Amino acid sequence: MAKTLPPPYHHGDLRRSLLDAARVMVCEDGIEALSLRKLADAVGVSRTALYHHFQDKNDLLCAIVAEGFATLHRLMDAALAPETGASRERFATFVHGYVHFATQDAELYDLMFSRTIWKQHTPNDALRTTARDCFRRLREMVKQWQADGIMSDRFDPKRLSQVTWSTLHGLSRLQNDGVYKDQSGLKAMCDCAIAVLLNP
Amino acid sequence: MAKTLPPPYHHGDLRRSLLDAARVMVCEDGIEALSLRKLADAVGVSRTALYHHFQDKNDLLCAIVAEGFATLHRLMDAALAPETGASRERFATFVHGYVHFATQDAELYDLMFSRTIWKQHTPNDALRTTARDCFRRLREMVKQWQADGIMSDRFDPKRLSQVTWSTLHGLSRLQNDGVYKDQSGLKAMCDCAIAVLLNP
DNA sequence: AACATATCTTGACAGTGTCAAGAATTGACC
DNA sequence: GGTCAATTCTTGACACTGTCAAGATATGTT
Repeated sequence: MAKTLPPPYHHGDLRRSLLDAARVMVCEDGIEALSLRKLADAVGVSRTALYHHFQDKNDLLCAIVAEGFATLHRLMDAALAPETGASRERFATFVHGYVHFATQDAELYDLMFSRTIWKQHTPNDALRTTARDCFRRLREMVKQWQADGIMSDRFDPKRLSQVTWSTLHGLSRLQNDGVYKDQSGLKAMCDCAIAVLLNP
Repeated sequence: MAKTLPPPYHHGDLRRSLLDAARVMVCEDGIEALSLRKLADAVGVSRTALYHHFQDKNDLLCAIVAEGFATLHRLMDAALAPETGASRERFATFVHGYVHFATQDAELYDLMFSRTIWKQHTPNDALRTTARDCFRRLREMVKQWQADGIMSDRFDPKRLSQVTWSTLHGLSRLQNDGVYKDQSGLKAMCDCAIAVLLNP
């Protein structure tokens, strides 16, 4: 009969395991609940093993956030694929998709834009570019929507894309922070935002 | 010659002093830098003296935030006073004022809408009502602007005010979180937001 | 003067992130 | 295989955090 083997000294892919476990913990109980020691326990490793794969706690958070932005980028690509319908509807699905993403993984989205990441320490360069790609993608699309005539071309596309993003971001944040107490009005708010941002 | 008196056992108005010192510390270095022990040192009092005036750290933060919402409320009243000009311009000054307030005391604004306050623990009842009054004020004004004809009356005033708030909030947040790296484009973004939200 | 109450202090505890030093494992080169 | 260096992981320790319990000190009331 086989005894349960002691865990091998070298964890197979500790970096990956830490990242996954940390994301789960963040999504379940928020950033505040993520302690490096609990994380190490969950993965079955010593308190400081983490420091051979991440510079410090912030570095770990940056890695999680970078993956968040990567999925957001994929989501945008999917919602904005030109073969999925008329541009008005594509914008609508994009808005609903963005807010859905932001409010479903609320804790992750909060972390993605948390002050801890972007100001307290300097974020990873990898993270910076990933996030910037996301916004560039949106600006492209705004130009396209202006060309399609569904968005007003009175505005500088850069400014208009910033305002668009701000609206979605603010909507998601107010929801996630618990300022709006229920989730029922979210779709109606999105629809109103869409109507405001598009030409009548 | 008068010796420097030892500090009196009873601090005159410790609650007030703690509140002020804490706000200063938050505004200077952010929430993360606010430790109850440093705060106590700054005020010249023991570590735990605070607990006779606030239930815990969160309670202290709630009190700071409540005062923040109070000044925001006053700011709105001032910007929206009917005798200060035509409604279009009043809306513009309101927007610029809001974003100015949010980005000037960036750390305070962040705290006002931080997850720590609104979700992690239940916020003070006093805070809840103060914040709600702020939003109610905005909704009143949106109705007024719709009546004045500068905002579209196609939308439910409740939804439209939520979208308006979201836009300003998102704009301020993205700025404060350091996603927009410089402060120069802020006014242009505000102007664009104003144009988007108002009838042409 | 005596007592109750509000206020403040010291001591302690469990928890945190992180550094230093050492042990265990792996891989490369001879 | 044997030797050496590098990578990976562990234990011990440190300063720091928020908060509780118990005691000291001042104020207010009767």
